[in-house]
Amino acid sequence: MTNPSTPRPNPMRPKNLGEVEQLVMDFLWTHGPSSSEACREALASSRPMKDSTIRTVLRRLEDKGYLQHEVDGRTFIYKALDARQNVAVRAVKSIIDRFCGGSAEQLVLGMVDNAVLDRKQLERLTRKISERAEKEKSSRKEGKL
Amino acid sequence: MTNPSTPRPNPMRPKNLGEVEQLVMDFLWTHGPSSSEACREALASSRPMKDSTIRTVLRRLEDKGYLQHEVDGRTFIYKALDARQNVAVRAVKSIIDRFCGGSAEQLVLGMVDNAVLDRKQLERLTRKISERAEKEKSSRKEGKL
DNA sequence: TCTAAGTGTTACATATTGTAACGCTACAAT
DNA sequence: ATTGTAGCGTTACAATATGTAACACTTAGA
Repeated sequence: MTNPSTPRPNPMRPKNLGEVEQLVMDFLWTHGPSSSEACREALASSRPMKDSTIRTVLRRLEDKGYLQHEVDGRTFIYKALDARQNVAVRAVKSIIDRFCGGSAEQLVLGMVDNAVLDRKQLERLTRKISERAEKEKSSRKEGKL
Repeated sequence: MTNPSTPRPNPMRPKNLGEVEQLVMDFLWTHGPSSSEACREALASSRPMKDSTIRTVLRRLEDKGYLQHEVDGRTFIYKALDARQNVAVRAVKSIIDRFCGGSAEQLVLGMVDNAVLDRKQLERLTRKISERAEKEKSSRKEGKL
């Protein structure tokens, strides 16, 4: 029997990134798989951290599913499991679900209205994507032949 | 003199919404300005809360800048300061800044790649927006005449 | 006058996030 | 062989965020 009026933890929201976590991910995304020491040194100037600190952050990121590590000798090499952009898209997806009733179009519309995206960009984008779709179609055809 | 190695709080990240906070905002967005009791009753079936609970949530939402209240007699009427969609867009904007180096195009591209938005939707959207821009142009002209 | 509706204040639990100390193990240099 | 140290595991602690609520106070209306 669970007490009905107990603080409920946030269930399964997509885990967000804290500030330092973001920094670390950014480093890994731009520099590829790295050891904790490499991360630490890279961030040292803007964000000095003790060895154990960065390792904790990395472990948590791994727990959250952003990273994975493999062992090289006796050092851990952490690498991002997902490209930066895909993570961004997932985050946006969750926003769409929560705010826009699942309609991505609504959101993009809002982005235009709020000048986060302008008409020109949108048109260019549409063109680019159509082209890409064409190319794909033809290359698929070739592949089949 | 600040101790250099102290836990740093997350500075000014755009305040996110918790689960209950989201529910409350959703109610206010769809039903317009309401008293705390109205909120409580509306959410009661899916989320029973004591009077003081919902009031705390509302106050915090006001602190975060999502709501404002005005006084009617001696009851507070809370109303959303910003439309749902604008809030969504701001959230997305912050994602774009953090993940996409500020490029909204990159993001939309990613959305298409990840099937969050498909080519058809994008084209429809582009058309819709162009039309709207046209209409605006002409109506502005009329207004000027 | 007394009650109920409505507000203010305070508190507490859990989770998250930043930060780090401490301790153990194995490899490398003396 | 001994020992320093690089690198990991574990544990902890503070600050913040979020959900939940009790209790006290005020005032309008029965």
